[in-house]
This record gives sequence, structure tokens and C-alpha cells, in this order.
Amino acid sequence: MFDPVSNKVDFPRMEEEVLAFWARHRTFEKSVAQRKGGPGFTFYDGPPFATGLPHYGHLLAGTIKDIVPRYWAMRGHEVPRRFGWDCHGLPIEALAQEALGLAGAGAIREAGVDVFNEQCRSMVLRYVEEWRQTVTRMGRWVDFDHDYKTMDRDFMETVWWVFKQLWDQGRIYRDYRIMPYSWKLNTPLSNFEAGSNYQEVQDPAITVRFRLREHGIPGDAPAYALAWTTTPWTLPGNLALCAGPDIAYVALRDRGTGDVYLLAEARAASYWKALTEETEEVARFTGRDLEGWTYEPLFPYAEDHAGAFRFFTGDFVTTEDGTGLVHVAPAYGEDDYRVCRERGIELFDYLDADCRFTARIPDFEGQFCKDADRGIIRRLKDEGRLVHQGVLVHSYPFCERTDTPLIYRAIDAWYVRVEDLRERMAAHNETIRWTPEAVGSKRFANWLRDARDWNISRNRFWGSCLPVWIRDDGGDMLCVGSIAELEALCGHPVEDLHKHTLDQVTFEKDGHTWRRTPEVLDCWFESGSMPYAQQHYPFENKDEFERRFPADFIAEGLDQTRGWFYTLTILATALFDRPAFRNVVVNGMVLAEDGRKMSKRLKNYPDPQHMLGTYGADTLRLYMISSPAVRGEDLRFSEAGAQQAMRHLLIPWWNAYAFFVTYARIDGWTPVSDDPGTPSHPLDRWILSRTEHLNQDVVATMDRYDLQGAVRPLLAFLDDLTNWYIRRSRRRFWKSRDDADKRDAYQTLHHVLLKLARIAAPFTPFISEAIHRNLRLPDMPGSVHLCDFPLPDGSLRDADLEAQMEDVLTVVGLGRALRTEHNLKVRQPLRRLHVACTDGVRRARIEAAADMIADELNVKEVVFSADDRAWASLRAKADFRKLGPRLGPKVKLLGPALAGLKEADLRRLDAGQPVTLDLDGDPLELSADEVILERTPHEGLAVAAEGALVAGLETDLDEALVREGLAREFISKVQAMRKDADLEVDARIRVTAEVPAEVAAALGDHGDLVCGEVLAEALEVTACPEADARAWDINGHPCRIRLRPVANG
RNA sequence: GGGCGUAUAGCUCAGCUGGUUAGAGCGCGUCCCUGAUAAGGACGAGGUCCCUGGUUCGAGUCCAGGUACGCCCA
Repeated sequence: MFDPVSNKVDFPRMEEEVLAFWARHRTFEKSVAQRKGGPGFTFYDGPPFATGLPHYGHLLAGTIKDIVPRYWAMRGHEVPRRFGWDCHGLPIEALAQEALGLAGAGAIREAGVDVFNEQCRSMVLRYVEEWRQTVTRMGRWVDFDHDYKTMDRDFMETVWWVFKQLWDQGRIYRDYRIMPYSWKLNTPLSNFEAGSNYQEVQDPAITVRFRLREHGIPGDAPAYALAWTTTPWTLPGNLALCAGPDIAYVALRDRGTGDVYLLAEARAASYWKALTEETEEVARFTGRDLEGWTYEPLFPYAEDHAGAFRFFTGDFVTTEDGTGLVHVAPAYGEDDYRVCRERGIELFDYLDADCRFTARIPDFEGQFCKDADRGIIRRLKDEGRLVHQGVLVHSYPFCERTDTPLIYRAIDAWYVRVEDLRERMAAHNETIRWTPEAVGSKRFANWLRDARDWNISRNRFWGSCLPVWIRDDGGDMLCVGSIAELEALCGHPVEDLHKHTLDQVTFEKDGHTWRRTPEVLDCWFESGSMPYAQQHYPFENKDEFERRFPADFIAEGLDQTRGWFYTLTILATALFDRPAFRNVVVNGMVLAEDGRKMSKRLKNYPDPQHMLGTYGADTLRLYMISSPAVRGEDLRFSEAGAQQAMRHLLIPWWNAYAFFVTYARIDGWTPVSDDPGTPSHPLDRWILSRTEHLNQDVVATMDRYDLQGAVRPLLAFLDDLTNWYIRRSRRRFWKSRDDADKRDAYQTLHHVLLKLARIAAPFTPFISEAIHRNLRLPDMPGSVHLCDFPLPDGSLRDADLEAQMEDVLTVVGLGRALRTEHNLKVRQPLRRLHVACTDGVRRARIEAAADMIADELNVKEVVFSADDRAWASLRAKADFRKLGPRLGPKVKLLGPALAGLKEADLRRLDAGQPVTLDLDGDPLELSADEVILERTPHEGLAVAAEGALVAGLETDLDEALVREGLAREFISKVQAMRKDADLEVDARIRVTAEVPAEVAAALGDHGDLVCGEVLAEALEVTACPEADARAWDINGHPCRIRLRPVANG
């Protein structure tokens, strides 16, 4: 016997019970272990930071990461799933700084990197328990006990191995990078950090003139190029001038001084108020013409710098401000650095760690760079090189911690050469199935096409270290690829691979001392190394790794395109010349209901714990998975949306299940097998076919990783199951006199509910489990998640039957509409429904279900006709899809021509025969499939039409129908009272009623019906003076009804 | 500034390779049903399919330009 099931279900509580069951029986572990030997399915988990609590973005990605592996596990694959933690990087460093009260890198060094790093280590797993709890509560199956952490020694060692592979390929090189630098903290900041504190400042804005040497300006007058800058202190570092290749330049003679000035034409008016009076145009150029011209340095400090003091062109030059000629100081600007590097010009850096001028600039030595502006301007003025001096108010990035302006300057950095991998990466990308497709074919492909060399070093503290030791004279470098290798070099064990330990590890070799380069690795390098590092490859698990690489499936948010997806791809391409994953589902961002970002401060979203506690995880999963967020689009998360998912899917589903169990218990029905056989009732055969249909749809969509597409048919199916199959079958369960039919109904619904539980198990693991566990046969696995996913079997489909039921539903819909339209409630029996359909095949199919239609619509009979002329008129509409290409422009004449068709012609078309019509003088033969026929019901009749189906209702009543209507109404009232009294569905009662003569007559005619329906052992029509009798209005007749339960026995 | 995505009813979203009268759910209004009822059914109101231009016999759908929002990058 099944356990009793209440339809007043508490989903969160049910889920907690299922969770306890899984934990008790180690169901997850079993689900992996039992597939050993099956085909492998590799899943990689992108590691999250555990520095905060999981939010909806994690829950969404986590749900996707659960559904797909669950599905493939049920399909027979062995799918190990390990959780991963990203432990390094700025988020945790920021927390540690806060905890220790350290402002910036300088303070960290003062306090000691060891102190700082140990603080990081102690805090990084702070929220692990909360994560585990929430992830588990969501129903996600993932192994937390054998998780990987990017700070584990094994993980970090593999990161070294990865680095060493790149090193041996010659991919690692050292270069400069222009970064925002905090002179107060003596440290570079990330661009991200630099973006968080912009302030309005006043800076000097000066224009200076550079005397040209070799140039193309005609005449002998002294010629100068004009350049503008807001950082005068960078002028001693000027090594070039840059023009825009397509910008128009002019050489203008100043009529006052006779000097000639070169600048962008578009900027000239900013320098001479009365341009034509004050100047005379000497020559015109485009930027390209200036390439290769030379000029005199402003200052003597870098006079002999190789390749310097020439004109270049660059696309970054604009004419929005300045002169259209950009002063280039490669040590202090990103564009500056790039154009010089491309031309082999070395940078000239004259700032020390505090951004003070060094001895390279003796005249200003010791001055802080920004303070030097004043002296430099004065000097330029004295030397006649200053053309204009002003002040610019603009917003400028400041150091977040010290509120000092950041200085952009060249910093030592390490790079991975990636540009030569573009083609291979693009080729691998084409083998990957992306959801949504465009993220792969457009977004990611474009990104790969323009891939730049990867800066992998960070001037920070808590991270994997670059395993590079440098000889004390800087003359050589050595890359270490394993711990053993390092231990052999330094001669002692190395326990920890973090910076504070490794920086102490030096060794003697070739008569020199070797020290590690101080940077740590970009933490994206570690997450990109995760396929190898999580298994400590190649130091361990060599075969296992090679058998399972690459991943069959990964999933992350859209924001990872340039993050994890990219670094996985670079490293897999460089190391193995393979893609790192075969399928990827990219989810969109989860926004608050108001379309803005979820914000703790604004409290514009419901707390996840509240959602889980009120609606449960199945609801949350379904809601998110049926949204466009699984296709990379944004989801506006709303509690109402989740509520709706529960109401439309979970509650009807559970009610269907509760219905089944309730009656199965009453009848003592228990299953002996799960084979539905071939039941005789068409409803049974239909729902079995529908179930198979669902099965096919879900497999087809899941096989192409279309999660949203898999949920949609589930919704349609549940609607069919609950609102048609069960509603139409209710009486078969309840009071069928035909035991064989009843058995079929039980057998069918039991089979369908079990199969549905398996089909839906990956999506809604809890409710599926609860239903499976109660309904399963003894020889079935104890958990639905240990079952095989039902494989589609086309032979179980009956397409004709599904089409038939669709027509039946259409007819029923027409009938209901007619009843509503004519204000005839369904409880009032009517004599007859006419159904007309000129298509004999369809008509016959519908006719086979005449009893079902009659019962559903409460009519005494349904009569069928091949001729609908009495009910509706025909109208022909062109099928433009077919006629458009055939007729071209003449298609426009079709409308009037079709409207002019005679009834006989329309009937010919309806019979499938062609007709010839007159199209502006030309005869046109029209075949039946080139037009769409519509039926318009005649006015004044109770008729409705949809497509080829016409339904007409006979609405007049006679005495017998009225009486039966009264009896039905009476039944309804008694049922309402049973329910109000909270009676068991099979409780017997006695009914006493005080009613007028008409109602009494109805009860006399239909007493057996009434008693049978309401389970009354006696129905007595008499006076009901008792207080507990209830007053009712039955079709206008005042009545009083009293019911009493009969004692069991 | 660049790449990519999104824009359709009050809200959340469908709309296949172009086919003329654009759909669903929620919400709203009216009515009905109800021992699966935190349900269900019928009807109704509600739309410049973001804007402008183009291609076409025909554009929500294709093309170009623009606007707004999101993600990433500079």
C-alpha cells in the first residue's frame, strides 16, 4: 500500500525529508559509483570565491551544473562532480586588509607578507559551510568532500607544471606594462581598483612647441610642431610625436612672429582667434605624410636615445582636444608605450618607487613628479618653448586607500605569448557547442581573433607564485616545474608554495645566488589550469586525466567569456592543442525585479533562504531554468515568477499524485508490474502516448543542452495530464463498475506518474524523488536518481490518437464557449451537440470519442454531420506562403478574386478539388492547398467554428432536462457541504432536504443518481427545522439541506 | 570608443527558413466550474512589435543607421 499523501503539501518540508534520505543512503555517491564502467562524462566546476554568500547567479549556474550531469548520469554515464574553490586574488586580499587594518601594499609589506598571507589563508574558507549548505539545499549534487582549492599545495604544483610547459615552449616573456601606480603605497593597482575613485581635479594644460629638423614644409622659416599635455612632468621623457594617419594637418605661418606651426587643421582655431588674419597657410598634409619627420628634443636628458624624436602615426590620436599631435612618453602612457614598442624604441623611465625624479633628470632630481610640473613649465617658458598655458578641470583616478592621484607608469610584467595561438584556438572553438550559439560564434570567436598576449603577473601577495628564479646579476633565469625540482635546488623541503615562504627560498648555482621574481600569478591562470591542477596532473592521476580530458560540459555566467572560458582555452590549446570543453551553457545575469542589479543596500530582491523556505528548491530551479537566463539573457528575478512556477507545475503535479494515491488506497490497489500493457480505454492509450511524446521532446532538447526547451513540453504535459486525463478519468477511479477498466486506469496513471518522475528527475529532483519513492515497485531502485532515464521509443506513440484528442479538445472548447455565450452552466444538461466536419477522417476520429464529449459538455447526445452548410458559411483566404512566390506582384489581386468565389467553388475547394478563377482577365487555377478556408458561424444560432470544425448547441430545455439540472445542482451543494465538513472522500452520509415541489420532483426522478454521487445512504425530503441545516438557492428555488455522516461500519 | 546580446500587451516572455488578422501566462473586468482545487474553464479590455530609412508582391522577422539597457573590453 502507498503511503498516504495529502494534497496540502508543504514543499520545503518534503524537500528536507528527501535531503535527509539522500544523506542517509549516500545516494549521490551511489549514483556515480553505479555507473562505473559506463561511458565517462566529464564535468568541470568553475571555482567561485567563497568570500561572500552565494547569490542567485550562483544558484542559477549551480542548477544548470546539476541538471545536465544528473541527466547524463541517468543516461548511463559516469559523471564525477567535484566542487572547486577559488582561494586567491584580490577579493580575499581586500578582506584580509580590512581585518588587519592595512591600507595598501606598503602597509602589507610593513606588517609582513607572512602575517598577511596567513590572514588570507585563515579567512578564505570562512563561508564554505554556508555555501555547502545552500548548494546542497538547492538539490545540487556535487562532491564537497573531495573538492579542490586553488591554494592546495598539489594544485599549486600543477600550476607550476603548466607554467613550465609554457616556459619550455618559449611562451613566457618579460615586458613592461603601463599600470596605475600608487606612489604612496609604492604599488601598482589593477585597472579595476583604479576605477573606483575618480575625483575632479585641476591640472595644468600646456601646449609646447618642438622645433622640426627634417620635415616637408616648404620655406626656410623655423618650423615647429605643437603638442599639448596635462602632465608636464612627462615631457622630459618625450621620445616621439604621434599623428593620426587620416587626420588633416596644416602648416601655418604666424604673421606676427613669422614662425611656422604644424598642427591638426581641426584644432587651429583654438590657437588663433582670428585665424585668417593672424596666420597664413603654408602647406597641408595628412598624418601619413608626417611619418619619419624628426624634431629637436625639448630636454637634453635622452638626446642619444635610439630611434627617438621622430613622428609616428597611431589610430588613437583624435582632434577632440590638444593639437592633433600627441606627445609620446613611453614610460608613462599606454598608447605611448605601445607605439614605441612597435618601433623598437626603449622606454625612458626617470621615476623612483616614490615617483620622485632620479638622477637621470639632474635638474629636478628628488622632486615628486607632480611637484616638478611647475619648474618644468617655468623652464619651458624661459626657453621659449611654451606656447600656451592653461588649466584643465577633469576627473582623474585616485588611489582608493590613500586618496592620492595615481600615476600611470611602466611596471615590470610577465606575459604569455598568445597571439600565435589565435588560429588554433579559433579552430578548437568551432568544435564547441555553445548555448546560446552567438556567444561562441560571435562574442568568443571575436575575442579569440583579437587575442592579445596575456599579462599573467600581479604585484600582489596572496596567490600562486611565478616559479621563476633570477640570477643575482640578472643575467639568467630558471623556471621550476615541480616541488621536487625546487627542493633539489635549494637543498631543503618546501612545504608551502605561497609568496611569504617562497621568497625566502634562494639557492646557489654557478657561483651566483638565485632569487624568485616577486610577482604572483593572475588567479585566472589558476582557474584556467583547473582541469590539470584539480587532479594534480601529471604528478598523479595521469591516465585518469588523459582519459577524461577535455570536459564534456561546463557552465558559467556570461561575464566569464573573457575569464574562465578564455583561460581554459588558452592553456588547453598551448599544452594539448585541444579544446578544454565540448559543450558549454552560458547563463545570463540575474537582476532584481526592477531591472537593476541586485543590491543588498536597496533590498530589491527576496532573500534566497526565504525563497527556499517558502517555495522550495524545485520551484526555484524550475523558475530559473524556464527563463531566458539559461540562454545568456538577463532574468528579472521576481518572487511572483517563482510562485507561478509552483502553481502551474508543482501543485497540479502533486495534486495528480495525491489524487492517485488517495483512490488507490481506498481501493486497495497495488501495482504488480510497471508494464502498462495496451489498455482499452482511449484516454489511457492517449496519456501513454503523450508521456512518450514528452519523453522524446525532453531527450531531444537535453541532448542539445537546451534546458529551457526541455521545460516547456513538461508544462504542456502536466496540463494534459491534470486538466484532461485525470479530470476525464476521475469517475473511472471513483465509481467505475467495470473492474477491468478501473484496473487499467490505475495501472496507466501509476505508470505515467513513475515515468514522469524519471523524466523530470534532473530538473525537479525532490518532487520526483518523493513520488518515485512512494510509487515504485520493489524491484525498482530506491531512488529515482539511480534509475535509467527512459529512452524514447517511437513505437509507444500513437500519433493518430494524439491528433484525435486534439480535435476532441477543440470541440469541447467550442462547446464550452457556446455554453458561456448563452449563459448555460455546465450543470444544466442539454439535449444535443451537433458537430460538423467535412473531412471524413477527422469526423470519424472525433465521433469515436462522442461519449467523452457528451459527458464533458453534459449533453445527451452528440450528432455528427458531413455537411455544415446549415451552420456556417465558407470563406477562402490565400495561402500567401505558397501563392506569393508563384504570383509575385499579382498576389495583390487575389483578395477581391477570392472574395468573389461562389459557394459551389468554395465547397469544391473544401473537397480538395481545384478551381479556376479570374485574375484581372487571366484565368488562374487554384489548388485546394493554396487556400485556407475559414468558417463563419451563421448569426442567431448557437454555433462556433475553429478551422474545419463546426459545433452547434441545441439550447432549448424541456421539463426532464430542467429536473435533471436541479438534481445536479442539488448534488453540487451537498458536495460542497461534504467538503466544508471535512469528510473523508469515501465517508457515507444521510441527507435531509426541505425543498419546493419542483426540486422534490427532480429528487424523486433522480434520487439514485443523487445518492450515488454524494455517497448518501438515505435521502429524505422533509421539513428541516434544525439549526445545522443549511439554506441554499437551487436554480431560484430556496432549499434547506442537512447532512449527517454515517458511522463507519 | 569597440565587440556581443536584448528591446513584442500593465508585467514575464513565445513568435520556425519573410506570408498579410502577432500569441501564451500573470495581472485586470465579467461569468462559470469544483472531492486533483494555493487549482481549472469561457469571454472581454489591453499592442506605433524601440526609432528612422531601405530591400520585397509582402517585414515583428532581412539590411543600414540610430536610441535605451545589459555583459565584456579599451
